[in-house]
Amino acid sequence: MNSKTKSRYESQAAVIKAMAHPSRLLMLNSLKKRELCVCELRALVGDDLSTVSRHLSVLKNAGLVAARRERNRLHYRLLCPCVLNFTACLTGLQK
Amino acid sequence: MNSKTKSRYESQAAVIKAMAHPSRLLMLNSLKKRELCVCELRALVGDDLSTVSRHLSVLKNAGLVAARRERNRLHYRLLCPCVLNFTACLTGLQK
DNA sequence: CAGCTGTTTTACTATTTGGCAAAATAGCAA
DNA sequence: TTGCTATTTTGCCAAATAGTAAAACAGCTG
Repeated sequence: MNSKTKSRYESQAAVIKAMAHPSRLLMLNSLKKRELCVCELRALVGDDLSTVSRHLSVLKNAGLVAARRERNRLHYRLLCPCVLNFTACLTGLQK
Repeated sequence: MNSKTKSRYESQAAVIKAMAHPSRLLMLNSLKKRELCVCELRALVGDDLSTVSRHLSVLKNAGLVAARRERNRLHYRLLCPCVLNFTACLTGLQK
């Protein structure tokens, strides 16, 4: 395998890894309809605010979401809604 | 959020997590065409055999692959080819 | 400016993961 | 049975991840 192919798998894996957490999946799915501010996302997942913020930075780093400031609130939005298309497929293979 | 929804995200995240490694992604993609034995997969990823075996057990545990014995070789096959459908979408958002 | 709200960063601990090497196991063949 | 090939499991270590609390930071508003 050449190094180009290898690095393609590495970047794909990095994005998938960012999705591989229940809270982050929930956040991505919630952002499917409309953008949400951090405090709304926090209410949804029910974790500590710092934890939610860290999860969001993981998603942002992976290029999955982006933030927009409005007054003193940050609104996150989903950049690549297609990433959620395959979750329907996953439902079938759960143990 | 109810606990049923929560546990659905947990099992989805578990499968995604199993996919979230370059070597495992490579193996899944290689298994798209046809089943492969462990030694072939080892040659593809180039890691220690024990490491490859561990990766395969992660995939098996997630329900993504299954093994079939032929003589003294184990042939792995992809159970849910659809999980690879979305990787095309990922290619677009790499940094 | 000072104080308030909203969010991120830092510091720390506990847990999980990934890798290799060595030992164990499974099936086949002599 | 012994030996051989193929694969998995175990033990160990280093690195990455997830969580919380406390501190820091950013942008309003009075």
